[in-house]
Amino acid sequence: MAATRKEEFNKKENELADFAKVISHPARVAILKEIAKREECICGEIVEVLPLAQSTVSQHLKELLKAELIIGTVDGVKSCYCVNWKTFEKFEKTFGEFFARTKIQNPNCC
Amino acid sequence: MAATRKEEFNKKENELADFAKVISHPARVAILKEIAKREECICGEIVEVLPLAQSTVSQHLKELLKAELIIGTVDGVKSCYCVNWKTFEKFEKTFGEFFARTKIQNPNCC
DNA sequence: TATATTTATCGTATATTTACGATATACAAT
DNA sequence: ATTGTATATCGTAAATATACGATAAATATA
Repeated sequence: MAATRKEEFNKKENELADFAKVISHPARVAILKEIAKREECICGEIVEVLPLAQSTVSQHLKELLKAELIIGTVDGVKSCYCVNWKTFEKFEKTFGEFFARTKIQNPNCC
Repeated sequence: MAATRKEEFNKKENELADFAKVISHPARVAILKEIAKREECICGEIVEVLPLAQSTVSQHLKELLKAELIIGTVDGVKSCYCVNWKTFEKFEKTFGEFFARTKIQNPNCC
Protein backbone atom coordinates (compact mmCIF):
# COMPACT_ATOMS: atom_id res chain seq x y z
CA MET A 1 0.00 0.00 0.00
CA ALA A 2 0.87 3.61 0.31
CA ALA A 3 -2.33 5.19 1.53
CA THR A 4 -1.02 8.23 3.30
CA ARG A 5 -1.35 8.21 7.09
CA LYS A 6 -1.81 11.91 7.53
CA GLU A 7 -4.99 11.60 9.60
CA GLU A 8 -2.87 10.02 12.30
CA PHE A 9 -1.02 13.27 12.91
CA ASN A 10 -2.33 16.37 14.57
CA LYS A 11 -3.60 19.53 12.95
CA LYS A 12 -0.50 21.64 13.58
CA GLU A 13 1.80 19.02 12.15
CA ASN A 14 -0.35 18.61 9.06
CA GLU A 15 -0.71 22.35 8.56
CA LEU A 16 3.02 22.95 8.64
CA ALA A 17 3.66 19.98 6.35
CA ASP A 18 1.02 21.20 3.90
CA PHE A 19 2.42 24.73 3.86
CA ALA A 20 5.90 23.36 3.35
CA LYS A 21 4.73 21.23 0.47
CA VAL A 22 3.41 24.28 -1.38
CA ILE A 23 6.85 25.85 -1.47
CA SER A 24 8.73 22.57 -1.89
CA HIS A 25 9.28 23.08 -5.60
CA PRO A 26 11.66 25.74 -6.95
CA ALA A 27 9.22 26.68 -9.71
CA ARG A 28 6.61 27.68 -7.14
CA VAL A 29 9.17 29.61 -5.12
CA ALA A 30 10.26 31.41 -8.30
CA ILE A 31 6.68 32.17 -9.32
CA LEU A 32 5.91 33.55 -5.89
CA LYS A 33 8.98 35.77 -5.90
CA GLU A 34 8.29 36.96 -9.42
CA ILE A 35 4.72 37.89 -8.61
CA ALA A 36 5.69 39.54 -5.35
CA LYS A 37 8.29 41.85 -6.81
CA ARG A 38 5.87 43.72 -9.05
CA GLU A 39 4.10 46.87 -8.06
CA GLU A 40 0.89 45.58 -9.54
CA CYS A 41 -0.62 42.27 -10.45
CA ILE A 42 1.32 40.48 -13.09
CA CYS A 43 -0.72 39.93 -16.22
CA GLY A 44 0.40 37.33 -18.70
CA GLU A 45 4.17 37.39 -18.38
CA ILE A 46 4.92 34.66 -15.91
CA VAL A 47 5.26 31.92 -18.49
CA GLU A 48 7.99 33.87 -20.31
CA VAL A 49 10.25 34.23 -17.30
CA LEU A 50 10.06 30.56 -16.34
CA PRO A 51 11.99 27.70 -17.94
CA LEU A 52 8.95 25.47 -18.16
CA ALA A 53 6.19 24.73 -20.61
CA GLN A 54 3.06 26.86 -20.41
CA SER A 55 0.94 23.97 -19.19
CA THR A 56 3.42 23.18 -16.44
CA VAL A 57 3.47 26.76 -15.22
CA SER A 58 -0.31 26.76 -15.26
CA GLN A 59 -0.29 23.67 -13.08
CA HIS A 60 2.04 25.26 -10.52
CA LEU A 61 -0.10 28.41 -10.51
CA LYS A 62 -3.10 26.23 -9.80
CA GLU A 63 -1.40 24.81 -6.72
CA LEU A 64 -0.50 28.25 -5.45
CA LEU A 65 -4.11 29.28 -6.01
CA LYS A 66 -5.39 26.22 -4.18
CA ALA A 67 -3.22 27.14 -1.22
CA GLU A 68 -4.57 30.69 -1.54
CA LEU A 69 -1.02 32.05 -1.63
CA ILE A 70 -1.91 33.95 -4.79
CA ILE A 71 -5.07 35.55 -6.14
CA GLY A 72 -6.04 35.19 -9.77
CA THR A 73 -8.24 37.48 -11.82
CA VAL A 74 -9.05 37.66 -15.48
CA ASP A 75 -8.50 40.72 -17.69
CA GLY A 76 -9.76 39.99 -21.15
CA VAL A 77 -7.63 37.27 -22.59
CA LYS A 78 -4.98 37.69 -19.92
CA SER A 79 -4.79 36.10 -16.47
CA CYS A 80 -3.54 38.30 -13.68
CA TYR A 81 -1.95 37.11 -10.47
CA CYS A 82 -0.85 38.74 -7.29
CA VAL A 83 0.23 37.54 -3.87
CA ASN A 84 -2.41 36.99 -1.25
CA TRP A 85 -0.55 38.72 1.55
CA LYS A 86 -2.98 37.53 4.17
CA THR A 87 -2.12 33.89 3.47
CA PHE A 88 1.51 34.80 2.96
CA GLU A 89 1.64 36.18 6.48
CA LYS A 90 -0.14 33.12 7.81
CA PHE A 91 2.58 30.99 6.27
CA GLU A 92 5.25 33.22 7.74
CA LYS A 93 3.68 33.02 11.18
CA THR A 94 3.25 29.24 11.03
CA PHE A 95 6.88 28.63 10.07
CA GLY A 96 8.09 31.21 12.58
CA GLU A 97 6.16 29.64 15.41
CA PHE A 98 7.30 26.16 14.50
CA PHE A 99 10.95 27.13 14.67
CA ALA A 100 10.53 29.24 17.80
CA ARG A 101 8.56 26.63 19.70
CA THR A 102 10.69 23.72 18.68
CA LYS A 103 13.83 25.58 19.61
CA ILE A 104 12.98 26.61 23.17
CA GLN A 105 14.07 23.44 24.93
CA ASN A 106 17.21 21.39 25.01
CA PRO A 107 20.24 23.35 26.13
CA ASN A 108 22.44 20.45 27.24
CA CYS A 109 22.35 17.99 24.40
CA CYS A 110 24.36 17.42 21.23
CA MET B 1 8.52 12.78 -19.46
CA ALA B 2 8.88 14.12 -15.99
CA ALA B 3 12.59 14.69 -15.56
CA THR B 4 12.63 17.37 -12.96
CA ARG B 5 13.78 20.79 -14.17
CA LYS B 6 15.37 21.89 -10.93
CA GLU B 7 18.71 22.82 -12.51
CA GLU B 8 16.88 25.60 -14.30
CA PHE B 9 16.23 27.45 -11.07
CA ASN B 10 18.72 29.31 -8.96
CA LYS B 11 20.44 28.13 -5.81
CA LYS B 12 18.31 30.09 -3.36
CA GLU B 13 15.10 28.83 -4.88
CA ASN B 14 16.30 25.25 -4.83
CA GLU B 15 17.59 25.50 -1.29
CA LEU B 16 14.32 26.80 0.07
CA ALA B 17 12.38 24.19 -1.89
CA ASP B 18 14.65 21.41 -0.61
CA PHE B 19 14.35 22.58 2.98
CA ALA B 20 10.59 22.80 2.63
CA LYS B 21 10.44 19.29 1.24
CA VAL B 22 12.16 17.89 4.32
CA ILE B 23 9.37 19.16 6.56
CA SER B 24 6.59 18.55 4.05
CA HIS B 25 5.41 15.38 5.74
CA PRO B 26 3.66 15.40 9.13
CA ALA B 27 5.61 12.36 10.27
CA ARG B 28 8.88 14.20 9.90
CA VAL B 29 7.50 17.26 11.65
CA ALA B 30 6.30 15.02 14.48
CA ILE B 31 9.63 13.22 14.71
CA LEU B 32 11.50 16.49 14.82
CA LYS B 33 9.27 17.88 17.56
CA GLU B 34 9.50 14.67 19.54
CA ILE B 35 13.27 14.61 19.39
CA ALA B 36 13.55 18.31 20.19
CA LYS B 37 11.46 18.21 23.33
CA ARG B 38 13.79 15.84 25.20
CA GLU B 39 16.54 16.96 27.50
CA GLU B 40 18.84 14.38 25.99
CA CYS B 41 19.10 12.35 22.84
CA ILE B 42 16.17 10.06 22.38
CA CYS B 43 17.24 6.42 22.32
CA GLY B 44 14.88 3.86 20.89
CA GLU B 45 11.46 5.28 21.66
CA ILE B 46 10.54 7.15 18.54
CA VAL B 47 8.88 4.23 16.83
CA GLU B 48 6.52 3.75 19.77
CA VAL B 49 5.16 7.29 19.72
CA LEU B 50 4.49 7.29 15.99
CA PRO B 51 1.51 5.71 14.20
CA LEU B 52 3.67 4.14 11.52
CA ALA B 53 5.50 0.88 10.94
CA GLN B 54 9.07 0.63 12.19
CA SER B 55 10.50 0.53 8.69
CA THR B 56 8.55 3.61 7.67
CA VAL B 57 9.78 5.58 10.68
CA SER B 58 13.30 4.46 9.88
CA GLN B 59 12.88 5.80 6.37
CA HIS B 60 11.72 9.20 7.62
CA LEU B 61 14.61 9.30 10.07
CA LYS B 62 16.94 8.62 7.18
CA GLU B 63 15.63 11.64 5.33
CA LEU B 64 16.06 13.88 8.35
CA LEU B 65 19.60 12.54 8.69
CA LYS B 66 20.31 13.18 5.03
CA ALA B 67 19.19 16.77 5.50
CA GLU B 68 21.39 16.89 8.61
CA LEU B 69 18.47 18.12 10.65
CA ILE B 70 19.14 15.37 13.18
CA ILE B 71 22.24 13.56 14.38
CA GLY B 72 22.26 9.80 14.88
CA THR B 73 24.51 7.81 17.15
CA VAL B 74 24.55 4.19 18.22
CA ASP B 75 24.41 3.00 21.83
CA GLY B 76 24.60 -0.76 21.90
CA VAL B 77 21.53 -2.10 20.24
CA LYS B 78 19.75 1.25 20.40
CA SER B 79 19.89 4.15 17.97
CA CYS B 80 19.97 7.61 19.46
CA TYR B 81 18.84 10.79 17.78
CA CYS B 82 18.98 14.43 18.59
CA VAL B 83 18.39 17.65 16.73
CA ASN B 84 21.28 19.18 14.85
CA TRP B 85 20.66 22.72 16.04
CA LYS B 86 23.14 24.19 13.64
CA THR B 87 21.16 22.97 10.65
CA PHE B 88 17.92 23.74 12.41
CA GLU B 89 18.96 27.37 12.69
CA LYS B 90 20.04 27.40 9.07
CA PHE B 91 16.54 26.27 8.14
CA GLU B 92 15.02 28.92 10.36
CA LYS B 93 17.17 31.63 8.82
CA THR B 94 16.44 30.50 5.26
CA PHE B 95 12.69 30.52 5.77
CA GLY B 96 12.86 33.78 7.71
CA GLU B 97 14.81 35.54 4.99
CA PHE B 98 12.55 34.22 2.26
CA PHE B 99 9.46 35.64 3.91
CA ALA B 100 11.15 38.90 4.87
CA ARG B 101 12.65 39.54 1.45
CA THR B 102 9.60 38.54 -0.50
CA LYS B 103 7.41 40.73 1.66
CA ILE B 104 9.28 44.01 1.35
CA GLN B 105 7.73 45.24 -1.86
CA ASN B 106 4.23 45.77 -3.11
CA PRO B 107 2.24 48.16 -0.94
CA ASN B 108 -0.42 49.15 -3.47
CA CYS B 109 -1.68 45.93 -4.93
CA CYS B 110 -4.43 43.44 -4.06
C1' DT C 1 -17.43 36.03 -39.19
C1' DA C 2 -12.80 34.34 -39.36
C1' DT C 3 -8.40 34.38 -37.18
C1' DA C 4 -5.00 35.06 -33.67
C1' DT C 5 -3.78 35.04 -28.82
C1' DT C 6 -3.77 33.61 -24.11
C1' DT C 7 -4.49 30.38 -20.68
C1' DA C 8 -6.74 26.26 -18.55
C1' DT C 9 -7.50 21.51 -18.87
C1' DC C 10 -6.93 16.71 -20.58
C1' DG C 11 -4.28 12.75 -21.46
C1' DT C 12 -0.28 10.55 -20.58
C1' DA C 13 4.61 9.20 -19.47
C1' DT C 14 7.82 9.00 -15.99
C1' DA C 15 9.85 9.95 -11.48
C1' DT C 16 9.40 10.27 -6.74
C1' DT C 17 7.24 9.47 -2.33
C1' DT C 18 5.03 6.84 1.08
C1' DA C 19 4.11 2.68 3.33
C1' DC C 20 4.63 -2.01 4.80
C1' DG C 21 6.36 -6.80 5.51
C1' DA C 22 10.30 -9.57 5.37
C1' DT C 23 14.89 -9.97 6.16
C1' DA C 24 19.58 -8.82 7.52
C1' DT C 25 22.65 -6.99 10.90
C1' DA C 26 24.46 -5.90 15.23
C1' DC C 27 24.63 -6.15 19.89
C1' DA C 28 23.03 -7.94 24.64
C1' DA C 29 21.80 -11.42 27.60
C1' DT C 30 21.45 -16.15 28.91
C1' DA D 1 26.77 -20.75 21.27
C1' DT D 2 21.96 -19.58 21.30
C1' DT D 3 18.33 -16.49 21.77
C1' DG D 4 16.15 -12.10 22.01
C1' DT D 5 15.85 -7.19 20.82
C1' DA D 6 16.40 -2.97 18.15
C1' DT D 7 16.98 -0.98 13.91
C1' DA D 8 18.43 -0.54 9.02
C1' DT D 9 17.75 -2.13 4.49
C1' DC D 10 15.46 -4.61 0.60
C1' DG D 11 11.69 -5.50 -2.29
C1' DT D 12 7.56 -3.98 -3.74
C1' DA D 13 2.83 -1.86 -4.23
C1' DA D 14 0.31 2.12 -4.58
C1' DA D 15 -0.23 7.07 -4.55
C1' DT D 16 1.29 11.48 -5.78
C1' DA D 17 4.01 14.86 -8.28
C1' DT D 18 6.14 16.68 -12.34
C1' DA D 19 6.35 17.67 -17.07
C1' DC D 20 4.84 18.18 -21.74
C1' DG D 21 2.03 18.23 -26.05
C1' DA D 22 -2.50 18.61 -27.72
C1' DT D 23 -6.70 20.61 -27.34
C1' DA D 24 -10.49 23.43 -25.61
C1' DA D 25 -12.39 27.78 -24.19
C1' DA D 26 -12.59 32.60 -24.04
C1' DT D 27 -11.60 36.95 -25.72
C1' DA D 28 -9.61 40.39 -28.88
C1' DT D 29 -8.76 41.87 -33.46
C1' DA D 30 -9.00 42.04 -38.48
